[in-house]
Amino acid sequence: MSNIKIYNTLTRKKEEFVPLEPGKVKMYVCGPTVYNFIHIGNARPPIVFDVVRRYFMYRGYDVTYVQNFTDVDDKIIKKANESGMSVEEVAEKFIASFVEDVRALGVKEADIHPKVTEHIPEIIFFIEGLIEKGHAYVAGGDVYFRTASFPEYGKLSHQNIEELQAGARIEVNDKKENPLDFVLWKGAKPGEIYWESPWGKGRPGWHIECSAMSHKYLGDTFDIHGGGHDLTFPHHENEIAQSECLTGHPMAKYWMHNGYINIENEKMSKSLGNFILVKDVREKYSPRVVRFFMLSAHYRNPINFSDELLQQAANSLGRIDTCVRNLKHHLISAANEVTTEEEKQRLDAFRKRFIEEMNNDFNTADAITVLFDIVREVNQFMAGSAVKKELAEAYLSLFAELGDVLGISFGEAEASVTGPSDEEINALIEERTLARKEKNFARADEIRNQLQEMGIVLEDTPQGIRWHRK
RNA sequence: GGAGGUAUAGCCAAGUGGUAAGGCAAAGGUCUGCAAAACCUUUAUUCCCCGGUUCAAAUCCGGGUGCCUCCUCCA
Repeated sequence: MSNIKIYNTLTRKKEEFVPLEPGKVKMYVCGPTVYNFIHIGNARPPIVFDVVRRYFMYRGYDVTYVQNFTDVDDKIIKKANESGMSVEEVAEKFIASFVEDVRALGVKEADIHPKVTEHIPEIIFFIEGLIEKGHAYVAGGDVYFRTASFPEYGKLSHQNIEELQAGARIEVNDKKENPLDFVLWKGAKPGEIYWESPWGKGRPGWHIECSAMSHKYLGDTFDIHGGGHDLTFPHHENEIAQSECLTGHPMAKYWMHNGYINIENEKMSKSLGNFILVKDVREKYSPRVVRFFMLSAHYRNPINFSDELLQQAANSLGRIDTCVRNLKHHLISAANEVTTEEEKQRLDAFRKRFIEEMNNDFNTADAITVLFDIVREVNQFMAGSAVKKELAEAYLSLFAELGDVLGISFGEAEASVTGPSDEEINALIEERTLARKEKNFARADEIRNQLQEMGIVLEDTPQGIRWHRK
């Protein structure tokens, strides 16, 4: 069997994953700046890297997963001023909504969720170190990183300093030695939230937090650093500059970046205003569908977001759910026959294929294809003679096993918020069964239609009547 | 201007040198009291265009074209 391969932005190549420490994976994924509800595009990294994490765990790795919360920054301050809330209140509110949205989408909580405001001493210490080494300078009440002091600047985004300088926007900020320099510590304006520092009252710049916090929890070098594609430059580039200048070691071994979610082929973004909030999508579609939709394309490719595509995803997922439900239903009348060696091998081959696909840079699209192949296999033997209990159970647990890697539980009935109770349904089904016995098909169909209108789908099968909520 | 990505059936989407996966949608058939679900069959002689390399290319190379992203806060 092959090993896990990861596309590394740093080398622009797919590389075999070799952990820094055998059996362990340390990963850091940039989390949200909490000043608003998250949109569906913001939900992609949490889901993508959740699957990465789950897959490593599935393959027996001990994973440490860190995702930060940026809980102080210009946009949060702006939001606070607009809304009359304090910075803390804004942050608290949107951390809570982020956690709620992302949890609904099946994302496991990170092992550590560091917040900027709880790591000010570490950040100050980090900046002091950079100043001492000549990589940063104080200007006014601010501290800036001296990009010219890091010859490798640009290695992640594969641009050299001259090119970047040529493209850099002309800034009004004359405190900087160089337009590419970026702020590490921002002096506070009157009335703004601040912390005391050797350079006066102020707050951390955006990039420094990830360097300081990842260093605290994961060390000089860790295995994987992930985030959205747009963070490659300048955010991750700057993190590399800060961290590597201070420690003298590579910050992370593998840099992973997910593609965007687009609307009409254009990046969904807060600034463009073409975004759809996760909390709104959740009212319309099951979070399972949203997650399945995201995983049906490779994580590095952009995906368009539309009702039509989500509906397609819902239908696709429905095929797997139906299969699993039907399999459970068949268990009732399953035969107690022993599974043959060949049957065991066929089942095991599916698992191996799934692993192979996931090994290939977490190709969830191909992994899902394997699930559909399992569905066909299972449907075929369900259509044939009596289902073997042991084999059916083995496939059910395979669905659960692979579903757990993707973070989707298959065969689940969608939660019924409204609709009739089980008792009501069963009473109607009983009445219909009687009608059918008396060949009163008109009445039988009437009841079936009635149930249909209540969102209940009836199916007559050789194993008896089964029903599910639509 | 610089750096990348992408272009595969009605729609979505894998495939990165060996002769086009899978899903959705559609059509026909089987099963069924009728349905549902399922199964079987059909749906790209061809992978944006033009050249080249090769016994062999959707896959490699060169040149175009379209769309997207980054170079500025953005997942």
